[in-house]
Amino acid sequence: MTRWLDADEQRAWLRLAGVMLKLSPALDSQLQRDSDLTHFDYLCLAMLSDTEGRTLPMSELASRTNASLSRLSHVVSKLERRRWVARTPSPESRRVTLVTLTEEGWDVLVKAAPGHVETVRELVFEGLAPEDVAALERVAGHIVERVEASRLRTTT
Amino acid sequence: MTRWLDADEQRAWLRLAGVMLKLSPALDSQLQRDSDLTHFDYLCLAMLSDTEGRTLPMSELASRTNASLSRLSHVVSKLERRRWVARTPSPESRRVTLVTLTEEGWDVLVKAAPGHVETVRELVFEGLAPEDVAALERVAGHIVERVEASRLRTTT
DNA sequence: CCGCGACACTTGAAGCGTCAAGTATGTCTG
DNA sequence: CAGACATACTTGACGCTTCAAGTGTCGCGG
Repeated sequence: MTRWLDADEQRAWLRLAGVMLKLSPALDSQLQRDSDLTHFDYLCLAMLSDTEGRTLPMSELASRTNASLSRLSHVVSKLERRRWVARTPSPESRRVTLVTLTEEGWDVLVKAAPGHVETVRELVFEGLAPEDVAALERVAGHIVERVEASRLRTTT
Repeated sequence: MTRWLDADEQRAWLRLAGVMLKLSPALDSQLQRDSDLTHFDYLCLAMLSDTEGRTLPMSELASRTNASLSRLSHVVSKLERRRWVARTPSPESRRVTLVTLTEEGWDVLVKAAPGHVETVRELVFEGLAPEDVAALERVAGHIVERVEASRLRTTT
């Protein structure tokens, strides 16, 4: 027997769907236009940039960017072609390959960051009460946890 | 001068990005597996299904599903090939084309709905306090509004 | 020390979404 | 009432994401 959503949940859900449908393209669009980057490209560069040594194993980068290994592999190939990252075999295990942000990649990120942050502030945080920022963190964290938990349940 | 995000905003933002990156594929995946539908396909059918006459102009459906007309046009073509919706010219204006949910499409939706709603409940609402549901509606609404406002600003 | 899953990726094909451009229709303005 | 501009779509090409399948490596039980 299906437990349907009540009116409050339905409204909340429709708006959350709206966020996924509209915010994501909006961010991609700004980054594409100004820096020839996908939002996901940006995330990869950003994650590498604030890691000691600007280097991470593929799987670690995948998990930090919430992506599948396959998706990441394709994107890293693209970024590598552009000389923004480099792949190197790990000295520790021959299974893992390390991705490193290059100087060139760092420059790209530095150039892209202000416009991107400006956009995020404008589209998300401008006019949002501090208590709502906290609520956003709480709710978004809750959802991410639940999705991860469910993936484990069905994969295993 | 860029106003960077403070620590709270940064955390909230990373998690929201996580939601967009993980929840969206999770929903697509369940619908694809169980009903050969995209989440966006589902939304289109659902929006038509609770409209008087199960019929809407393309542009109205686009706006209700938060999509571009182009995206919608492609998807409606696909749904039309499967006989789940039908296009008809509007009697009122020769510019507008109406999309109607067929009986067959309605059946597909009815079969898909329980699994989808179950998934949404499991991934989003299960264990979420009522006050957080309210907060989610508020924050998501805020973001959608801001994205729409910004589109108007840059398009015009 | 050998097999046999599990892990860390990579690759190719198929489908989705976006962007730019094109068509046809309406509306408004001088 | 002619031209220009806006609206309502459609189409094609290109890049991105996913899914399924494949390769190579590691660890562990017998």
